[in-house]
Amino acid sequence: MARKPDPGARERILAAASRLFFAHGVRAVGLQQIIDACGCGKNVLYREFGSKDALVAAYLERFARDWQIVLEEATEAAPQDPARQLAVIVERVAARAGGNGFRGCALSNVHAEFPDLDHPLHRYVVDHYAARLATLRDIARRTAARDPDALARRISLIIDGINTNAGILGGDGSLTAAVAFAREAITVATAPPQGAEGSPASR
Amino acid sequence: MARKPDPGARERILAAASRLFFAHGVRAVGLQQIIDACGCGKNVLYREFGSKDALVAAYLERFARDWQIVLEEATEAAPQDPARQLAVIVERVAARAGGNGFRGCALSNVHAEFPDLDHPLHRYVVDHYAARLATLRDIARRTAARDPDALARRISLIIDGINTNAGILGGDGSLTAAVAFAREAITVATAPPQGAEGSPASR
DNA sequence: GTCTATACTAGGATAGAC
DNA sequence: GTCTATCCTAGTATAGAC
Repeated sequence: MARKPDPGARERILAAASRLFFAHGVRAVGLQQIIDACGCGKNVLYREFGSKDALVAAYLERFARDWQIVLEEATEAAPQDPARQLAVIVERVAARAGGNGFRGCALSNVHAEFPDLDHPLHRYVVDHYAARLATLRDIARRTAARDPDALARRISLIIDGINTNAGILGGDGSLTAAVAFAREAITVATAPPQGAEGSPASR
Repeated sequence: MARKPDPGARERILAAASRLFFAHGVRAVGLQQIIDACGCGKNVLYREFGSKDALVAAYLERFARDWQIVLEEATEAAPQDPARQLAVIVERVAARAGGNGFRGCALSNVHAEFPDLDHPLHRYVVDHYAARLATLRDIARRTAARDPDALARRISLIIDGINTNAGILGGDGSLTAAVAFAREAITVATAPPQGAEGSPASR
């Protein structure tokens, strides 16, 4: 009469925890709430995840994978056109920020909740953002941009601006503005230097 | 031998609380820590601020006033040039984000720590951001921009991008990139429509 | 043997009384 | 300024159902 080992327990716990963490914040959600929400025993939670921090880390990894999906979508959308890939990345980020219950980037939210520099969750977020910038720089280098680093940083700024701004004010008008902004920035950065035309560097 | 009522108590408490809140997050800091840091009694704290939420609200107001100072600095720097005012605003925001212990915008950090929509602190942050956008729109309307709303949203995106990005990765390269980005965006948005030139709306 | 559910510890939180 | 009340937290251990 041994009960089934329930291989889906980990996923159920993580799903319930992710929903609660994102909606109410990590610190505001207790383990008891998660247990009540997913109907499992505390025993199983501590077997699957050794601690609350480990559970939060798994929650963050889930969102980090979402970023990987955005990158893959962009690569598929324009395999030979890195400039277009950058635009698609911003479009996808904006689309994700347009949902009704959107509350900003889960990674940066956790960063705000754990400001201590040596906290593992804090470091995880910093590493993710550093890797994100590096990836954008790699893509920007394959474009015709004269200054790929500056272009990558501009795309980063727009992405973070989308997540923060739409997370607070909602994504009514800022999302379309952000996408158009990114497209123009990419166009300007990768435009061939046409002599006497009003170039951005003329300031 | 009655001890003096110490009229500076409120300011001392708020200063100590602000430092701790910004460094470690609002939820992570207990009232006992604040009391220990400022050396006052708990009764004084509860006389000056009725609750922790009220203390946090005062902390947020302090940062909201900092935004007002940025606006005043911009107005003084170029009273007759709203386009330049927008650039100065971004410069000032970037300068504030360049400090060594910078941890992002205190307002949006609190927003991340209190995601519940009906929480007073959450609402305070939303209202502040809405007012900020409205102010930027007012300034943008006084420029020659064809689409002042879009320009205001772009400046908003850059400001939020600065705060989030520099708060996580530090302000090494993204700050100069952000300032240049804003200057170009303002220049492009307020440039007279010169017929056949590559205008941003040509996409 | 594995599950859910509960009891328990030790600590820290806000808040208020004195 | 100290001391107390009440509550909630993470984490562990135990009890009982299947």
